[in-house]
Amino acid sequence: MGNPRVIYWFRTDLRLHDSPALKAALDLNPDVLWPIFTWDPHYVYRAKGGVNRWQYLFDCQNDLSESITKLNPKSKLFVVREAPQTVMPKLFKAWKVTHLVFEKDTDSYGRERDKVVVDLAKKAGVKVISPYGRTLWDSDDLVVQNGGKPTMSITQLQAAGKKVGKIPRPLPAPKHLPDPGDMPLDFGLESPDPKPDVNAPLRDGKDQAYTSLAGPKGDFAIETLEELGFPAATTPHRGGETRALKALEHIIADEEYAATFQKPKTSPAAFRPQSTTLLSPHLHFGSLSVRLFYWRVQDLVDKYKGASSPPESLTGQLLFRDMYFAAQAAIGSPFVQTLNNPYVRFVPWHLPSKAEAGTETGTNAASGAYHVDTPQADQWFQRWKHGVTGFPWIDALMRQLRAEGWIHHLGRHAVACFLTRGGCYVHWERGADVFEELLLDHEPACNAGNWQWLSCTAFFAQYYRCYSPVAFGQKWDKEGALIRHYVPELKDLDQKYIYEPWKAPRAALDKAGVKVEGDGLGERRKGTYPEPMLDFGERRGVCIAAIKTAYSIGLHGNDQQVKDGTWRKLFEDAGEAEMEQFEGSDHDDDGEFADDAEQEARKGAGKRGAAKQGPMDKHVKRLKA
DNA sequence: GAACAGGTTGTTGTG
DNA sequence: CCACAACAACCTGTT
Repeated sequence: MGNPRVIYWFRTDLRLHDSPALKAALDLNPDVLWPIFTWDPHYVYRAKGGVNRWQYLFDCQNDLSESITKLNPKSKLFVVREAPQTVMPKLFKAWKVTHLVFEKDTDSYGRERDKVVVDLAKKAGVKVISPYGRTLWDSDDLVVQNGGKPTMSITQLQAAGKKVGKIPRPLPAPKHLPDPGDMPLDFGLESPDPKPDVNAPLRDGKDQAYTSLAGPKGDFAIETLEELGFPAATTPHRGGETRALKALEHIIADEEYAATFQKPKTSPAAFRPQSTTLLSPHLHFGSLSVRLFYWRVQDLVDKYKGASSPPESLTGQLLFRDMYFAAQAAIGSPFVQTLNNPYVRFVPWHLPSKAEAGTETGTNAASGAYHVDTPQADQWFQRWKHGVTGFPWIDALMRQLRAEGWIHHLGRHAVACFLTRGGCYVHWERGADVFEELLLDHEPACNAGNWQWLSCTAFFAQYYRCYSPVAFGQKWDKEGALIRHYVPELKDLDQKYIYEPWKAPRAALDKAGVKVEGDGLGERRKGTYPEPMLDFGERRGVCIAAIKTAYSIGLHGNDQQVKDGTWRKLFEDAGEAEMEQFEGSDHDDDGEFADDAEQEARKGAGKRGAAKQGPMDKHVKRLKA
């Protein structure tokens, strides 16, 4: 019956350049090829995604669609508004499809979804082709070459990569595309259940994502923020392959920058322009191929005298990305959480995920639901999340993240360390939840892996190396330009106090027109900036001691004690005072949450007793009951 | 098995 | 300006 009739299913490979999957589709020499995108309720309702990232997705889709139309005026990106798991079999039949081609996915939801679709295709007699294209090497191949184990260090990744083989050279974009075939939709729309909708709080209008299969005009149009009920985006960063390629060429054109790049020497305080490439969102949406990026840099490095090398170099950054992908490929869905993850250390952080709060039921932390073990920790978390911690460096970064969807990698280090092991002792999964919502470049594997790294629960263990919310920023930005821009209430404060406004004398504050008062939550008075929410020096000591205890106990996410809650006894016996408190638990017998001073007294002369004697209660105030 | 080196990206103080 | 040690000390991999 003639030549192949191919659906090319675009997902997170929104590009025409260097797409092995698209090449595979065209190599079939198809009669017809439908470039489609399916609207997935998982991302609309179940996964957190901020407005900025949705805008970026639509940028990518619109740019891709225009590029397709340039190759073939009859074609474009056709958006089908139904879940792939239900709509694909209907399309196979109605469009008489012979082949389905897509780029192999990397995250665990995507892989599970694809397994379902592949099975449906098999049943319908549709051949599936899905080469990898999102990473330097196929993550599954890396795992095999790493002995079936997750790549937990850059040396392991490099060794495994060497065994897998040379990173493929980028492929050119196609010069022409076949016509799309007819697209009859002689079947009903299966609307998803919009509840639970984790993005509901972000919507200020009516959600109309799934009103009809081919969109409101029946033309398979790309969606808009309005149709999702979202307000306007706030980020200046915009997506699309055209922009991505231009940005890459701009970076390569500065040969010294690209060839001698050393990540630890780039400033987290730089903005407009930032000190790193800002290409990560393009990698996330696939509007830039990672191998195209790699080889453009590597070819330059090969001819450049005095180039930097991995892991600090530009290509080294891409190796870390592959390391996280391959770790996730080996561990599977528990990779993004503590529970059931054999490679993540168990630490009894505050605000644990609901699934982790002492039962063995529940397998993932993706819902974002968490147990408020102490109101104090939740207040710290809320203040961190909204950029009102009272530490200007932290607040500037968190506000930049919220408004723009991107902050420098070392800025992410600073805020992540502060939330977890370097201040608040709040669970890294809470921080990962916030990054998941706000980052344009959010990648489940990289996000989880980096949070594990920074919280010293996997990949990295030197927990005594702690970022100061004051000194680290000062090292890069003495004048506090980043703070002045993102925390405008402090913009006129003397450089001497810009990182520590609580130390400023009244005259300096008056001169700058700012008062240091309040906790920053709720309605904030104009011309005020909040008081610091904790004493960093004290908290640093408390956290290091608590993590030392957790290390010595040595539990991991898959240990029985972690699943059944008996870990608690081990930590009590070790005299751990910072651990989670639960209503009705032994540590909470009066029905109220114990404050730290009380816990300290209870703990008695534990092995860390002497070091922690002193003014904890002065710094960590009890909230009103 | 002990010793040691290395780990992209800490801070503070000294010389 | 830099280098280096102390801080209190983790892990993994190699010899």
